[in-house]
Amino acid sequence: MKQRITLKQIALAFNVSIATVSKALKDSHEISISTKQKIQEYALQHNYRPNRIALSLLNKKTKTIGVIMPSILNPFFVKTFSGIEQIANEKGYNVITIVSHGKLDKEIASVNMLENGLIDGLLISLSEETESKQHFKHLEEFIENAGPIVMFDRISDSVITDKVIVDDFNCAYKATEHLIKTGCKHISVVSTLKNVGIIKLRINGYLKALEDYKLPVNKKIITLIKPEYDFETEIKTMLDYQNVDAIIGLEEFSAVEAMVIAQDRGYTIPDDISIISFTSSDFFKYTKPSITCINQHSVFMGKTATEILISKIEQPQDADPVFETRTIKTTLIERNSTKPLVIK
Amino acid sequence: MKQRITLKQIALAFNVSIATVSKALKDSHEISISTKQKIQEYALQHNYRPNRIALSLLNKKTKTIGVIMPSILNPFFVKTFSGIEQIANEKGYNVITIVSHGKLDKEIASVNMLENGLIDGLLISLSEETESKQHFKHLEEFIENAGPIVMFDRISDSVITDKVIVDDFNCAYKATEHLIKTGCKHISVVSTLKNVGIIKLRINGYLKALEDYKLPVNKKIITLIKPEYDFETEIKTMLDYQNVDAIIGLEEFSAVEAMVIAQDRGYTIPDDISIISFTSSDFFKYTKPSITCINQHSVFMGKTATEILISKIEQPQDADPVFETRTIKTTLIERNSTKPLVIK
DNA sequence: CTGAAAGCGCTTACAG
DNA sequence: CTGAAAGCGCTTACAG
Repeated sequence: MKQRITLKQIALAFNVSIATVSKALKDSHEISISTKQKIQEYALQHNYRPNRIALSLLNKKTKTIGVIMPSILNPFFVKTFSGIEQIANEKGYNVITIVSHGKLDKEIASVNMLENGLIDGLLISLSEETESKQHFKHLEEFIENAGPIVMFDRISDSVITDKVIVDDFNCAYKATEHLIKTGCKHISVVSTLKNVGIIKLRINGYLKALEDYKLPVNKKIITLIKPEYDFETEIKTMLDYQNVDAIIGLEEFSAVEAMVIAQDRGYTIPDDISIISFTSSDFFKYTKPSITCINQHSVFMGKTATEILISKIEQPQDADPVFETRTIKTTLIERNSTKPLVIK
Repeated sequence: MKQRITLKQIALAFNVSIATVSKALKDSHEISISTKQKIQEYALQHNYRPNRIALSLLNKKTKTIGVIMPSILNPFFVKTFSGIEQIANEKGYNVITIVSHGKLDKEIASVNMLENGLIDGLLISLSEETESKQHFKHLEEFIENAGPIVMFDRISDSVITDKVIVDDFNCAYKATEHLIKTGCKHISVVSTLKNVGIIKLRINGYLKALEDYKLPVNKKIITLIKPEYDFETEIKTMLDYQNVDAIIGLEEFSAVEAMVIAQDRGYTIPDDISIISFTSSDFFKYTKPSITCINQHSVFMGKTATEILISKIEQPQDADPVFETRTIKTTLIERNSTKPLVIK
């Protein structure tokens, strides 16, 4: 690999100053047409490209945003990322992605590492540990020193910034209500996440629906399974010892695994047990039966978060900081893992 | 947001030179302990972080790599990306990701855009259009001007650089052989991709297996469906007018869609029709029946490609360029969409 | 032990 | 019409 050509080299080639070359390549009216012509031609021939790093240093803008997510092997984050990438690209921004793997220290290290002029702003969805330990200093420092942050999905109310969320309370409510209206009375909630705000909201929505429809709460079928426990054992135990006629899976994995376990134990879906899943993937139309789900429109969430971030980056420095929290609507997609509506 | 603190400001605060501050923060033995102490403390308090852009300009290394892929909404690329991110992070590199959406012009624009000092090297999986039009000038230019490239999965033999691939010929051969040994004779191949090297290799592997086992080739059941055609119609037509007792899906979507369509038409899987899919996702264990597949170990592919790229980036400039092509082994995972082995 | 200088690649206000 | 100078934030070889 030979070195990239620079203004200096072009200047040398024509025995003019670097400033002249710079202006010529910008087609400045200050420079004579003949000079511009020969310089431009030479630059083209030699594949000149302005060094972006030098420009970043000059402008104090890198036209790059950062994205920190707990995982990338999860359809929700993949789709959100896809939305982020689309908008960033449209607006001429590059995207640097870091996965926190649910770990606070990884998240802190990543945020700190990006706090050095590399990016103009940050999109972040908090790691589980960050939420459970309620540690946000790294984020506040970033906002203080480096640039705007937009939080998406896994957010914290303690951090004052822009946020994009799903209406978790309401969509859990709707899912529960749907099951109730199809005749279910013993509705279980299953998740592999626990100390995460969105999970709490979903459970609250579920509880509210039970309350509104005057159904009793059975805490033993609210099954939040810690990573160190065996998912299959927990679900089997619940199915064997509790009365369950519906399961709401709070993420893809929980729903489909629970369904398979129930089927293995001889339950018919949806007649014996109905299933609803939160999801961002289209895959659930291919299971047998296909699974009814709450679609979170995660591509749109990614797009929205990125639009907000870039508008914050590009707004004048002295603008009043006004923060907003945008809520993305969800859709219930009825498929074959739930029974037809009976009430109303 | 207040401005990040710089060496200049620290220097000002203590009335010393910028050079002194720089050395003090590096704990240089040239600087007196007392000076170092006060400067280090001040820097810590004020959250000083060396500006990475300035360092990049100085060192001509950005510690950032680029990744260009045709898609991110595809389990294969998601998993590969996950492997890339892991290794890059371990080695202290950032990752900038761009999706080409299968378009040559998007790919060219992306490569050009990254050819300006922003990244130290590039990982790329070619877009469909790049392969079909056999246009590689942008890649050669990048290598010439900007840094090393490692191609993965969708590669081209015309570009002289490092490559990481799946043994597509052999694994298609193995899949076909497996079907033959379970008693299938009319084996169809279905794909939504066409002018892509890996697809051609897979088809060649398939044809070789038919030849070796002395089975006739029926070109009408090699179904490569262009995006402008309707997948469902094409599959239905094939099932209705051709004799088919097995389907090899060359990507996730093709396999699962074909299976669902066959089931809807009353075929039993695997008794009437067996299914094997190429895949990178675990999802196929949840379909009914679960789908036998060729696992491409894509996380490993991503890791391998990144290791090669970083070693190329970090090797001395004057090292002899030796290029390698690494082949990732695949595994056949038997599930319930294929019959038990009958021969041998 | 400390600092001035040159330089990474660029831009722009200013002088000539 | 062209160029010298200053500067973005940093490092390092060299001088004092």
